[in-house]
Amino acid sequence: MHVVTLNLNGLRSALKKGLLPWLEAWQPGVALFQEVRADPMPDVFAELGYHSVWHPASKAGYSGVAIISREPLQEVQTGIGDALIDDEGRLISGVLNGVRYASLYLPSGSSGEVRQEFKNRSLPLLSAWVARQLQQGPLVLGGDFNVAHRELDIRNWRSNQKNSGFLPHEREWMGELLALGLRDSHRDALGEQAAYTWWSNRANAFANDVGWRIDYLLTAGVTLGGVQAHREPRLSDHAPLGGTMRPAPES
Amino acid sequence: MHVVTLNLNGLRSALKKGLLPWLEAWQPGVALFQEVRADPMPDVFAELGYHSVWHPASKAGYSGVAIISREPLQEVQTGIGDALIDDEGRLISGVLNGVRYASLYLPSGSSGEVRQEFKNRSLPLLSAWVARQLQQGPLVLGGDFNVAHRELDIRNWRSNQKNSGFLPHEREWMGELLALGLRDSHRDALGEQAAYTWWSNRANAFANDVGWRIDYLLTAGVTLGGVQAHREPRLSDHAPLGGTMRPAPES
DNA sequence: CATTCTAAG
DNA sequence: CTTAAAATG
Repeated sequence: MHVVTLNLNGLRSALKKGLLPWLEAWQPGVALFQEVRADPMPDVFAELGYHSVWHPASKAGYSGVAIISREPLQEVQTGIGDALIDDEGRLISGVLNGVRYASLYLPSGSSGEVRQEFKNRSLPLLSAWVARQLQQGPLVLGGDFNVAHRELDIRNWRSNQKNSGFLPHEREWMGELLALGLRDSHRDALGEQAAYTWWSNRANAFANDVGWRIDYLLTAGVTLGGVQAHREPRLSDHAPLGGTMRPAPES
Repeated sequence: MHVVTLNLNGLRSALKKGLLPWLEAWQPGVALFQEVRADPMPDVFAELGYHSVWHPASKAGYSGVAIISREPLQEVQTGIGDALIDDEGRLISGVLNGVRYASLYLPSGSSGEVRQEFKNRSLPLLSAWVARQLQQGPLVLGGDFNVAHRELDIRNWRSNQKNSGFLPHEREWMGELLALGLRDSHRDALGEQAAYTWWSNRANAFANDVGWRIDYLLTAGVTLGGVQAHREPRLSDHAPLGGTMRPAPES
């Protein structure tokens, strides 16, 4: 079964750019979406045979996550346990065949101090949520983390050391999150190669591959193989990141 | 010399739709613009050999009038003498060869009571301004009046009798304005034929020619002949309305 | 630079 | 329905 994650930067925009044909070609069993920026549109995906669950922000046209799946998800949960953060529609998850699939959209801090502090506050809450899930069973946590982990996860790491998304404490947080017992399945597939999942719309960042790896598919108790970021088709400013479920190791 | 009036519904939008090629084809000596919705862009017109005068609203992206002319205008005036109305950039005028050319954008009342009252308040102020000008010399007053004068000036007059733009007091005001001594040059050219200058963007109003004649070229002490509303090209939701200056009658 | 929402028409 | 701006990323 294929699993993909994609920051849509607006569901309606992604639909215009060919989201549905791409889904039909890829046939993921589970797709994790972030930045839906629209009211739930279950019908659009039902026509393709997908169930869907949605966690929009209270503010129209802003943020919002969703998961579509071939089989209906069980035990759906929304939010990470903080009223202010959960108001923004940043986490939704549900269980399929004993595995919890979660779609996460961590706040961006790039618009200023207030949002960076909001992001900072959300980091330990997300870690705590993950730690709890790890005690429940296998987890596939995918989404837009708005954090590049290592130097090779960003094209110009030196010039970005003071920019949100590559701040030392954010990178450390990412390491601590993985240390809870998660595999970075994209990095596992890449080895020490560089690969990005997001390119700014400004300048010619995409054409010049001046990107950041800020979208992840993290796994625990289960394995995603062959994870790749797809530069084409260009459905948003993020690349779809997808891989294939492998049988859980006997551990 | 050709004179045209056009509600641009956004100068940048009209530029995209071919305003400049249309000007080069038409070669008006004077063009009266309304709903500029942009900061003054004199350079764009200077490249075509036009002088320009501008009266933007204080609120960015809203309203605003301008005049471009082959020869520079003299005695440029802005506003109709009411601080609140003049804040919205609704009248500018200047003199060329002894004739004052004025570009007028009367408020729309279609968005609600507050704006209708604002419109109502602007009507006598405009009449008073016109009366004053008529004592000074010849006048060409063009623009978007947001009022259809007679039943034949609107496709569905019966169903619009309670709608802003065809309210009895607005139509009476239009009659009184003309009675000050202005010719409705477009009507003069039309006889009793119907012809519209604006079509709603909704439904298929343009294709079905469900329009309103709310843009005018009114003259005093001078004559505009062959005035027509041009359905093509479609530079905005209004049609360009243009005619040719004739020698003043000996009176 | 791109998206969506809003105000306005 | 369309425009432009504002907020956000």
